[in-house]
Amino acid sequence: MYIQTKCFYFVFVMKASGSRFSKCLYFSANAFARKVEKLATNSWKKINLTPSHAYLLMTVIEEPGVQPGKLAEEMQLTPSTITRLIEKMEENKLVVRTTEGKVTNVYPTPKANQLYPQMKDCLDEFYTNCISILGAEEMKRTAININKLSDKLSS
Amino acid sequence: MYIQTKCFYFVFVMKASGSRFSKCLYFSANAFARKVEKLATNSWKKINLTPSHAYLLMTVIEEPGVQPGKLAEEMQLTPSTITRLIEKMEENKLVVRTTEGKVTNVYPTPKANQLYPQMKDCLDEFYTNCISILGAEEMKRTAININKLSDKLSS
DNA sequence: GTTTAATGTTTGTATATACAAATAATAATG
DNA sequence: CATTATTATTTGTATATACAAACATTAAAC
Repeated sequence: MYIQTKCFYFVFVMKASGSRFSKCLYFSANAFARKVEKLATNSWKKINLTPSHAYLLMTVIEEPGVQPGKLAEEMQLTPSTITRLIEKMEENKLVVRTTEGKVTNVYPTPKANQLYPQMKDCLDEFYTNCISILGAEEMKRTAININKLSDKLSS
Repeated sequence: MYIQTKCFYFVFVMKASGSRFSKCLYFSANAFARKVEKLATNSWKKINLTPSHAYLLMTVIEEPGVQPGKLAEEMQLTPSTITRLIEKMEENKLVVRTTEGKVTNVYPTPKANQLYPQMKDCLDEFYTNCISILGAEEMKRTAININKLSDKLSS
């Protein structure tokens, strides 16, 4: 009985809008993330970085020697994903790794440091685009709200 | 000058919370989507479907003969992704495709139809979990809000 | 001090997704 | 009616990401 009620609620909510699943959190969250990703990708394309690589690199530049584990925590990605991102950026001569014992430190190369001002421009462009499409207040409020819910889902 | 102001804004916003990027829309959106995805994945695991496959299959069951293009539109995925999802479900004998001319129709198999009640249970479980963690109102409001922003990003 | 547990990182493997190009079929245009 | 454009779908290829297991190192326990 309880379950059937829920199901009905879901179906009702589903049909309330144009797209079949538009009110379902699974879809909203995913579709939205893909679109924001795309916007970010466009902003970073001119210096040939994906958003993930770009944010990771900015962190490394701002915290030279940062460890993969810390990067994973800050970027909310798994350690293995961080390893993969670093590998690729090592190929592109943007970072170097030094391992001593069980800890690894990641440092930016001179090439990366030179790129830093351009990276900030890309970041600005992304923000400018977001703001022009979503509005500054709306964007800020949404980011904060999503983040709050994100925290709840972590436990 | 304009750009520098923006940049400062970003850095300020970034540092305002625990995680470095927690107020950045790129991260909030992606991290949140990954967490919701995980929750959904757990709910569907017991019948061995990923959330994408499950939602696609539900749509096919509710609209037998639906075309891939329509599925792409409803699920907000690219046609090629839909093709890939269908391929896998054809292997698992959950759907069949018939092609005539340039249109393809996707139908559920008896096996899929039998699974339907269990799928609804999984969906309920997902919703129950979401609600218990996020609260019903908060969840609904967020889904709607994200969806509104999503629409803005589509243009 | 030797064994056991915990920690940090990397691999092996698998996933969903996308873009661009290729097909194939229908519709539009001259 | 022949050519061109549009539409629906599928492939080829590439991506970011994750999980589970493997290492390797340090810390804890007895």
